[in-house]
Amino acid sequence: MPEPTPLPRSFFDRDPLVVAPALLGTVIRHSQAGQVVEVRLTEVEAYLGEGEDPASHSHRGKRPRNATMWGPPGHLYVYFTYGMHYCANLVCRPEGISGGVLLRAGEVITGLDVARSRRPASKRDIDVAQGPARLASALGFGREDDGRDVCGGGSLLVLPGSGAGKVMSGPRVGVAAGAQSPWRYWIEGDPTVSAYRPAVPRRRR
DNA sequence: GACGTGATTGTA
DNA sequence: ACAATCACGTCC
Repeated sequence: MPEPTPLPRSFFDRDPLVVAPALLGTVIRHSQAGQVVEVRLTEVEAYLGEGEDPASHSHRGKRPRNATMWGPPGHLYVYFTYGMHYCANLVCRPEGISGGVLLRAGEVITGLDVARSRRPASKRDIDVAQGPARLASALGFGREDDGRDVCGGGSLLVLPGSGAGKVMSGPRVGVAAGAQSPWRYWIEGDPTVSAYRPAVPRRRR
């Protein structure tokens, strides 16, 4: 069968609230050192821009860490958190306007052996990319992947999926600010969707 | 439920 | 300078 055409930049040049649900069922393909891993997205979260979304990394303006969010659409924004995890977003909206979609979970459909070797703690196939840091690890993303183009026909692509089934939405995971906004989207009933965890209510001293 | 781990940011 | 926070995962 013919090789599918990757999602064009125009796909990402829209509001994250539109892009996020549209990404469900699409496939992230990353080839690294001749090894290909493909993840079919089952869960994402939309993050709006500067001054619009208190939960977004971009909310308080451009910094070295989050600068990619202001770049052109269709690029990968990777950040490091909790001293040990990487998480990946896809940048949305025109250059100069921040916003993106956090890749929260997916199903590894190609290269499961490679993905598992990157995630030795995983117990079952469904938890290899179940959670944003797990997904980033399974795809082999790190600091050096921040800013990479996913529409340039290179070793990192987003391919159209074969449908997402029923899409559900609800509050974002671990987010206190803006918790009322139902900007997490997932495929109903998919076993790779991560467990919902409310924001920790702010540790008391 | 506790805790790791370090960058980042707000406060002083 | 210092302290709190953090779009999380793992093990108890």
